[in-house]
Amino acid sequence: MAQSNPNRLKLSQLRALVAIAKTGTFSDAALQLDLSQSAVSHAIATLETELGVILLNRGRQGAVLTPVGATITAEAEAVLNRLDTICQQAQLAKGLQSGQVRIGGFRSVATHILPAVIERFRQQYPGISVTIDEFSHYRRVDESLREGRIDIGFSYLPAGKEFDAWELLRDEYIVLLPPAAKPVNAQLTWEQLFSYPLIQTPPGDGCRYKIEQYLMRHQQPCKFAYDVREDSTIVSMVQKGLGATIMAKLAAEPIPDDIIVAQLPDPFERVIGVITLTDALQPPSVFAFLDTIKAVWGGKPGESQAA
Amino acid sequence: MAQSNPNRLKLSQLRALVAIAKTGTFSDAALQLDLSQSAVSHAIATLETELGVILLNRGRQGAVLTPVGATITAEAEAVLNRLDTICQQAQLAKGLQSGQVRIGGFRSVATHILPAVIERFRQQYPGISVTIDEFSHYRRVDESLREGRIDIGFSYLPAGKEFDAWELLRDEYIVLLPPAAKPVNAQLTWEQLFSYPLIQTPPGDGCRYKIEQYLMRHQQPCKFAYDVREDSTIVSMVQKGLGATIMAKLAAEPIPDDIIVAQLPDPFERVIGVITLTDALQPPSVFAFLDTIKAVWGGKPGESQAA
DNA sequence: CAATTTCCATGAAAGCTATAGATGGATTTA
DNA sequence: TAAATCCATCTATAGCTTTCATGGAAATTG
Repeated sequence: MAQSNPNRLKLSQLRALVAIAKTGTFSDAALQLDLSQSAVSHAIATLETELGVILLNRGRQGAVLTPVGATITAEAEAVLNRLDTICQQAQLAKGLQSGQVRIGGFRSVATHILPAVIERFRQQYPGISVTIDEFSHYRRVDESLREGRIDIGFSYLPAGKEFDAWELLRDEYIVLLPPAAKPVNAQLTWEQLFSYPLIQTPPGDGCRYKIEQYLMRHQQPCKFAYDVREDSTIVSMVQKGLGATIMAKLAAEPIPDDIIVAQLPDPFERVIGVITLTDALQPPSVFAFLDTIKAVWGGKPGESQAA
Repeated sequence: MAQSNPNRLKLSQLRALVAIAKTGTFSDAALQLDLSQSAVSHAIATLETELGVILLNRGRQGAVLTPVGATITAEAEAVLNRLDTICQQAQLAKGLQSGQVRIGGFRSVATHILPAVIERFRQQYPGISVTIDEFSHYRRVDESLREGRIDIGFSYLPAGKEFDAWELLRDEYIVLLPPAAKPVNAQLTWEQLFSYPLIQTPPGDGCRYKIEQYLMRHQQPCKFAYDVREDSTIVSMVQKGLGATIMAKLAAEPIPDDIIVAQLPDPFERVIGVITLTDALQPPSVFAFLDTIKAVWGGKPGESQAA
């Protein structure tokens, strides 16, 4: 009996078969494939010879699939679909060979979250340029995103409903006390807290804003002894005994060993999330970066939540 | 940016890609594909141009897949596998375009079970010739199967362990009484049974044998008034009042309305099954016929049981 | 450090093969 | 009977795949 050799099958033959199955006649299939009727006829004849099987019953009103023909047509369609997939994946990869991603975040993000993500991203997509904007206030992040100056923002949740957002981590505000501070319970009283001069970031800073709101909510005075821009400088000042500070834990890192860490009288945290503009048509590079964030931070890709 | 058109992909290119992925170098791939190294190189170059993507990083120790290359290789393999599937299915169908199936069964099978099966089979596989041997005794069926004169046998279960067997139906033996018989309970006593002259198939017939065994098991006399070969003749004779008969229900069909049907003093049935030789290398046609039997008789194909 | 070996790329020519175009047969429709 | 529709077949050709012949680059060897 004849030999049917997979290596001798031609894609054009499969395309012809599928087209005939869809259109019902050789001629229409030829039209659809932009070929001559002769070519289609030839293709099927060759395919049938090769497989040693009649695939189509020809009649006056066109061609009808035989049972084998139907089976094989299904397979052929699957093959052609997969070919499309190959092209699509190539397209996608091509889109990731170049392009840019513009990231925006407030300071502690840039320092503590982004480096690991960017390292991995540059490794995986060396062709994509990454720019980072650093903002002093998280509201500037939202603003830049809205105005299209950045593609991905790190900000606080909940975010406005014009954003797609998902939570990255929860970051608790803590109190840093000088090494010389006399031992206290982990949880401070307001009185204990205000017994130290407070060192904070200057007005207009996002953290300062959050802390002022917090104190106002508890009807406490917003009296600060020093305004210092750099978190690390604040930490140094605390370490040298100049005062205490309220600071998000992430921003305080690395915390020197001799500094005393205490909890606020009322626990308080910020939720750091990743946000993108809901109705922006993102280039593949942006999706790739989001995936990388999720990969680095353990989130499951594709799972997002509007908050 | 370039356009990658699925219609321009060539199977030879995919084969080259997969071969390189497997062998690790262009040269070995060429060897495996029985092509020149140049051909493989060209194939990949064209494919990469077409897709607009680098699939392989070439180095001193051969070629290594890029991430995209790996993705696409996986797809390509799937495509090629499906091509194999197409050929296999064609092969299978080809095996069913001709061939023969030799069936053997005792008489009531040939009359009552086979017609529906054969009709469907001939419709589905018009090229396969079906021959039917009819035997008076089920032992002749087993014998013919063992000696290779038939491929599929209808016989009684349990079957010898040289056979693959599965149950087709259970067929109860019943008593047919003349229309004039005085009303009786559905279940006869031995006495009632023997008050009629008994009409049976002649000695050597499978049914006769079964019935004799049954009576002997119950220490009853094997006294028969008439030996008649044809089941339908026996039924007619009962109908005309010449006597009663013990007969499998299937063999008695169609049972005339005026005949009285009663149960044996001790219920008794035969199990009709389909058997094939366990270690025979069956041609596809045989499998096809078995599938048709199962399809017609509601059995789930592929489910078989040795008894 | 030259020589060798083992990679892959490239360009031109050869060989196949898919395709178009023209024709014809078969069957249905008018 | 003529016309229309559908598919098969034949031939010539354009296009593509493959080979052949070369060459360059990188590792290995003596």
